[in-house]
Amino acid sequence: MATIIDVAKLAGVSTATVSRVINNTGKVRLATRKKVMKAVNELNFSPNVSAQILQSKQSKTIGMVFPDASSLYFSEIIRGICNYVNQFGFQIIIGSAHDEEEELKTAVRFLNGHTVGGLVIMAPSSKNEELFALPINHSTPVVFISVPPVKAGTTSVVLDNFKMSVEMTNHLIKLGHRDIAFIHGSSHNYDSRRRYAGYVKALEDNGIVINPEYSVEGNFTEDSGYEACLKIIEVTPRPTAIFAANDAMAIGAIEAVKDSGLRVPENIAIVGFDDISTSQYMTPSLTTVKVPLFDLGQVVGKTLLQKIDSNMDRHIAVAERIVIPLEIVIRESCGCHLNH
Amino acid sequence: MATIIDVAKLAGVSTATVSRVINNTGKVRLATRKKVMKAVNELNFSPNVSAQILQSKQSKTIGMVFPDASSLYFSEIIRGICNYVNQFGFQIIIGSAHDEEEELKTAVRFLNGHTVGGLVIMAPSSKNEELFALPINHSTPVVFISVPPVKAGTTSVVLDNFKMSVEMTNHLIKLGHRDIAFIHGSSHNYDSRRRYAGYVKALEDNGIVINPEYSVEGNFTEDSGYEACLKIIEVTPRPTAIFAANDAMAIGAIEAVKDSGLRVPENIAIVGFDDISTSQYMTPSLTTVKVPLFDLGQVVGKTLLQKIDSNMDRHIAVAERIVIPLEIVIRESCGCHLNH
DNA sequence: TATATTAATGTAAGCGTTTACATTTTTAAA
DNA sequence: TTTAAAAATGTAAACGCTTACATTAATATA
Repeated sequence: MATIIDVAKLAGVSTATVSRVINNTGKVRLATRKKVMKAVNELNFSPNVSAQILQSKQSKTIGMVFPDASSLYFSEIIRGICNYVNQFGFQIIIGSAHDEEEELKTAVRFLNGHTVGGLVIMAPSSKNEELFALPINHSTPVVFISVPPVKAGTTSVVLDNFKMSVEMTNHLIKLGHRDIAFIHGSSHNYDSRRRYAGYVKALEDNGIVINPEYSVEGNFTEDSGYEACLKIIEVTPRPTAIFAANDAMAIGAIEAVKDSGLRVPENIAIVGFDDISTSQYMTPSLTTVKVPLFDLGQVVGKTLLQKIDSNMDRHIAVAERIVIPLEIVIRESCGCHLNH
Repeated sequence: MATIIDVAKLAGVSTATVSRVINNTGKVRLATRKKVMKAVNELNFSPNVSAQILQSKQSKTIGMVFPDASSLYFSEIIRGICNYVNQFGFQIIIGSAHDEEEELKTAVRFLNGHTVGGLVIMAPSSKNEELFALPINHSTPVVFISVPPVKAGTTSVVLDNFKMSVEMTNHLIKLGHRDIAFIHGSSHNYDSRRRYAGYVKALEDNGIVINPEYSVEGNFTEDSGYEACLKIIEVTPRPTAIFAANDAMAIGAIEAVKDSGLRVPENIAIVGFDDISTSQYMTPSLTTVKVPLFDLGQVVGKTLLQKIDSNMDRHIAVAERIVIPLEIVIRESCGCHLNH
């Protein structure tokens, strides 16, 4: 592999000049630039990134720490981040973490390894406040996804779960439902907890007493939605509506209702959260909240790049907490099309 | 950030000794090792990866080039690869490519940048044979996913699409179907083309004439499956079965059949390919071929690591083409449960 | 105890860049 | 033309690490 020295020799200039040409820094005469570019092409040269990072202490790589569990959201978010940061020549490096110890370690390794210019940490299990302690000390810019609001100076991007959950619950209440069950996602998940909080708020606002039997655990999978729904059906009085913390569980729940000989939405209305692509193609199609994961990723990318810039130039301000707006998608499973 | 020199000073040894301790290379007395480890912990030291790569010319990072379109498969495959290679201290760096020019450039940048120890390239659009030319010249080990068998020395991991497609089509034929339509994925996609080839083979083996009107384009999305199915229903004689090149399109197709006032599987049997999680939870549940993407990822990771090893030690042999076995999952949408 | 052997540690070069500073070339002003 | 100022280019140190080789310390053998 050709080095910058080879290029310099071939072009008959110094390595400094070559560096200036390929990085567009400093002044260099047009004739010289052409000579250099010719040599670069001739040798098929491209710079050794490790050497660049080592020397310049600036990396165009972004590290991402993802919990294994979130593979559902994962790819769309990454696509969004990639899409944005690639424009600016940044690459992405992934450290998926299997449990939270590991997650933490990976993050540290990234940080200390000095290989990344910035870090995206998805930590929806808010148990791990330890995570916050880590990056702040070091100088690496970090953006968190789906975490509770904690330390000042920490930047995070979150979904507007609470508000939409209130709206969705209100929608069910307006349709006449008062016995509304909720299926939780994984227990420590921040998104799920906010969605539950919105559900509770809406019930309280409408003077409906919270029935703890209507609140059932799930873990975001269809299986868990199916099982949870089976339990819910057994409760007396049987709920007339179910709000699942995500679409996958809502799909499982619908199947469970069908398998129990009941109908959606005639006997039980069911709504979800996420708007995965299947939701519009199933029967009944699923009423849900659309979560723009790709856009979220783009916002995260943009925010992180801003933070990186602001690390160079203190004048640039960076938002501390960005809330992504969501929207409700009304389809058949809530039963509101029957009401006329 | 502490460097190896700081550690050496604090521990009262040379940098060479520190290096030997943290990398477990060479002999070092237990007492010395302890001193060093103490200093490492005290300074919260971890080595600068760029410096390590620059010096040792060995990177524990694997580059992955993914086409944007494959986001469906993407995350599970990555999870599999991560899961395997993390065990050996490897990280993953992603270069998603939006079109094929870009894809190529990204790959080159990775290769020439010398930053990666190996490369995974997912290139299901087999138009780009140019891709093959690239890596082979250089010394970076590469594993391809879902590509036709080309150059010797190229390692690839592929799904056993053809065989399973034959089996699936035979299954439909055994159920009495002779007018079987096929919905293609994106036109240049290798997986889709092999699945079609298997379908054709099975029809021919059974003496069924291929009707070109039964072969309709799609692009792997539910939308395209819906549209394709609408076209298929118009053909005379109307097919009694549809084989979609993936589950998403099969789901769209089922919805189209329902919307046309027909029933699945009574009027039209529909089968898919992939076994995405929704398939078992829909009504009717989808007969399909299970594709173990996570396992595929693990195999890819394992193979690449072998290639990297074999680059050091020529005695290690690496498979050139690995075919991942698949299995048929019989559910309701093919209608075979009605036949008794 | 003296010497040979082996184990442990240290020294210093070099990996491929960037960049502050020095030097040379070009252009402008006198 | 000569000289000053500006532009272009070159020189060489440094980034943090690994490792071949040199040196020193510890152990075994005579």
